[in-house]
Amino acid sequence: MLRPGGGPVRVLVVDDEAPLVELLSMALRYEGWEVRSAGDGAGAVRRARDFRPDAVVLDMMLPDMDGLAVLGRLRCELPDVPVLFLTAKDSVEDRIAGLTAGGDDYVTKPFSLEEVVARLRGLIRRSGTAAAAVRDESLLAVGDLTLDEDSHEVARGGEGIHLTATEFELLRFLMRNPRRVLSKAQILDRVWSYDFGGKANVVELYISYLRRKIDAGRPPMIHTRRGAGYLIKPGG
Amino acid sequence: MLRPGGGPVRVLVVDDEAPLVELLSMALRYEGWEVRSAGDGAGAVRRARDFRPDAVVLDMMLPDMDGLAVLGRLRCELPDVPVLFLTAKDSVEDRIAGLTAGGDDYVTKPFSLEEVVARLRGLIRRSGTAAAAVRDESLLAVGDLTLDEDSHEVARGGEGIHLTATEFELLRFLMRNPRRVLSKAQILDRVWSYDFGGKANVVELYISYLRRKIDAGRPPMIHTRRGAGYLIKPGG
DNA sequence: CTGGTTTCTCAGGGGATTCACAGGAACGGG
DNA sequence: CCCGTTCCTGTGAATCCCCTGAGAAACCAG
Repeated sequence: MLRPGGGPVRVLVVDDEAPLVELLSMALRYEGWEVRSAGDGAGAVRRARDFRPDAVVLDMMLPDMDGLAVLGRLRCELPDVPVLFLTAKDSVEDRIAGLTAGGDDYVTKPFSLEEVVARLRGLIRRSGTAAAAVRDESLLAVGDLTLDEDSHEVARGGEGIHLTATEFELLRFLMRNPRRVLSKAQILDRVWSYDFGGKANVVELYISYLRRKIDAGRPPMIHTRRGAGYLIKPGG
Repeated sequence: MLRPGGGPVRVLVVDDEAPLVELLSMALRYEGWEVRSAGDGAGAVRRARDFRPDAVVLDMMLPDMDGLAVLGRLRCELPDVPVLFLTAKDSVEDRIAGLTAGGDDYVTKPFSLEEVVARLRGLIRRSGTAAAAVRDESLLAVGDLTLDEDSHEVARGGEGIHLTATEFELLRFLMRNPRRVLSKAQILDRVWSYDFGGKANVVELYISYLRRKIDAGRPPMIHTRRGAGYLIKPGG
């Protein structure tokens, strides 16, 4: 996960909602990346100049400038840096249209951290700038279980398995953290949107779904640590 | 995708509408090419002199000079460089028609990125200058499905299939990204014109059309990933 | 101008997905 | 061994997403 130069991947987060910046920063630092943030367009451009990030997370709704204007200024400083846009659900069609085509990407608010991290990882992998740093293939593997982040294909022992969108996200999170206990709260924070208002036992439910599809008959890979959470690990 | 000399293909984008330059630059960089831009004719000539592009994307409507004048000056600097003209729909197509005879090409605004990239690729391939750099055949193949980007011919299992323009562009985009889930937003951005204001369910509609023509009876190659997007892949 | 083709909107329907609820099973401490 | 807690999972309802037919509008060729 290191850049060619040697240091960690650098990400600049630009959003005016402080709690959101906080949330994102923590999640990205958890990935081992170096994070700086800015609360408005002017600050973003300033930060970009000296921080030289490998990727930018940019809210399209900033107090001082239009999102496109910020983007323009950023491109002056960093012509090739990939940008992940954050946007309200209903504004997608108008303003983002076209932008993602260049290789940039976007997620709509409210998003799940898992999704932001996954997209950012994809952007960086494809951008070439710090590509060598994230040259994990798009294929995750734990034991005989594999998950392809590009094709969204999952297989155990060569046999394909169909997962729904939520099941897929949950499994991806587990497989990104093999042999590590993840609490239900962590999972909820990470896989479900940050404004999810439902009951916490959806996690139990979806773990149950996953087991039925992934562990069916075979030696189980998804384990419960009572009172702590769940973890995935191969074999014994 | 590298030039004979060694570096990436170099493209100069000339247009006075900043957002459009932005859009194009991103899309072309995403192709792995090196991009410089200019906002008027004078700038274009200056840039061409020291950047020495392998191809030029030139808006015919510039503030300071007539498109033809710019073309003339460009030819002084770069006698053999191929040019892709951008022109308004209603503008005189006769004048352009003569120009394209020389090996150049044009697209009308509003265009789709998929089309611009494809034409540019064709121009460069045919120009010889950086031809070796783009020697991907013009023939795409996924399983027994083939698509020729030059002749626009599509066939499955040897049997020819007639597609409309939009269907063709959509299929080309899918086939350029085989085994990869493409979201409806990504598809819209890339295949439809940048100013398309319609609903995202045209994508569903055209996927439906494509399936009818391509998957009819045979084992399906176009797959839906509910909640994620579509992908094309051969066989199983 | 006319008829055919192509693009796109709209709306209905069907099936997949998500989630709450609740009863039962498993666990662990005393 | 008993009991409270935690976890598992069947059921069912609401919702969402996707597919497709029908037809209007735009476009094109003759």
